[in-house]
Amino acid sequence: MDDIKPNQYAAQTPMLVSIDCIVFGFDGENLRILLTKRGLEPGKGRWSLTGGFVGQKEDLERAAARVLHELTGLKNVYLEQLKTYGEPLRDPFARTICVAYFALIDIRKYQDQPNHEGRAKWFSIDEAPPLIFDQNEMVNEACRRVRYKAALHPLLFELLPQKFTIPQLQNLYEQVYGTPIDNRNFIRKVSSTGLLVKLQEKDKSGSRRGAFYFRLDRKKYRAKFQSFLNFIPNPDHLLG
Amino acid sequence: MDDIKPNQYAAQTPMLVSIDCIVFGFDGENLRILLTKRGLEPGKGRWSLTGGFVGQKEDLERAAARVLHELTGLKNVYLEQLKTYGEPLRDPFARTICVAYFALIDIRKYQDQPNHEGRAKWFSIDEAPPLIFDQNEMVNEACRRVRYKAALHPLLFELLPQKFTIPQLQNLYEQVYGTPIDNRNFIRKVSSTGLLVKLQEKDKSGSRRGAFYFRLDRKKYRAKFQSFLNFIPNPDHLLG
DNA sequence: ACAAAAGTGTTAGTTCTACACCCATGT
DNA sequence: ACATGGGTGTAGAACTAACACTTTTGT
Repeated sequence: MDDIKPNQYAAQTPMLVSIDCIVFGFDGENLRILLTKRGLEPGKGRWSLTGGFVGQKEDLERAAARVLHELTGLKNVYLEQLKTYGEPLRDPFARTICVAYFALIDIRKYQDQPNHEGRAKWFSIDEAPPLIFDQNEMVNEACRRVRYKAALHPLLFELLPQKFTIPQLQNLYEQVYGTPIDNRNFIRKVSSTGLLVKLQEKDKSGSRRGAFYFRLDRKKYRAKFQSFLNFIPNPDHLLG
Repeated sequence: MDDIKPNQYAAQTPMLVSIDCIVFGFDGENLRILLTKRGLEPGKGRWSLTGGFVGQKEDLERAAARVLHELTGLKNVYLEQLKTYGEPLRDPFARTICVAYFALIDIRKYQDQPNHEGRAKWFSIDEAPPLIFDQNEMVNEACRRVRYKAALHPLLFELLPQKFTIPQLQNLYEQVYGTPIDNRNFIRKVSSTGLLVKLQEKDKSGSRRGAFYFRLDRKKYRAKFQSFLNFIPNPDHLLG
């Protein structure tokens, strides 16, 4: 096949292409990211995002899903391409182009996987350790993207279990934006979207009265995901 | 250096990494993109985006700026990373990962460049020809991104000359969103942003009365770029 | 009965939107 | 004087934000 390649192709230096995945979870208290202690050089023993190389016949999206699955055991989770990083010296060992993805998962579905046995750990965003290469930049960018997108679209539901209460949802928003939200206005806004279906059951763990569980109306969720819903008042100043 | 590379690195197949650039311009009538007739195989003679390979010691952003400069002769223009495409068979000649960028330029500053002599042409978005590989998908994605972003942020000013009138600006928005806009409400909205500085001079080409020229207040523009300005009423249904 | 969280109601202020109307000027 | 696009004004509707109050229930 080489002989029919045009000159411009043959003259290029190929590069390695990798995937890094920023995995977000919410434990009810804090927004967290999943990091792993790196098992290989360079940076062995330091904390890092989970990544991997793109296979020879593998699509980028599929590679990201594979990496995520190997780490968490999960499939069919929210996964979005964030940005591609290509500083010539970002990886000191070889010229590597890195396509960063971020994922939002229900933290309760996560299970430590055999191949990462105990090397993976959830960190609160604020307390995340320094990461290798340019990964801190990736995490910052991912946080900004999540904040931006979630201010307009019902993104954060991806972090909650199937059943959740409105106070839980509100707490999630408050954590993500680091700001208190008026519960009365929040309830009204959320209800007015029509995305939620009220269940009979109550969660009594948070109060004596208990809070009703809701679930997402998946159909309306898909239909309205692109709409501008404005969950957050005055988001301008909160997006950093 | 090879001998100190960890095994996982050595085992990977490197790939080619290219840049494609979707260049937008506005001629006062239509939103247009700049395409070139391809000079090399594969796809020689067909229309395509302008692209190039990423140099061995070249940053992605810099590579995009270089490609754009070689095509248009312009520097310091609005350039944003769009998305990275990596379908294994997207380029039939070699496994090539493509990082797509889009650019917004003042079409009047564009000059046909010697190295593209006559091979470049502006196409109205609707009348763009089929492109090679997955480039039509890239163009669609770029259009969606521009529409999305411009609905919230003062992005489209990048397409206008330094001096412009409000009717010109309104026409640009109408073209981009394919919908008529009430001129009275539009003027109020634009004025209320405080981004514009009114000049003494008038443009008499469009009417007897003439329309005042404005220029951007660059400082406020930078400061407010991230704010949600909502130039477009009910953008939800217009974003496709 | 009381504490503490869940949830409903109210109201003033702002922003939107759909209009009608006046302005400036070359012919 | 008049046609044509440029620009200002206005009023009702819709939305927002700030706040007071009622409900539920385990102790």
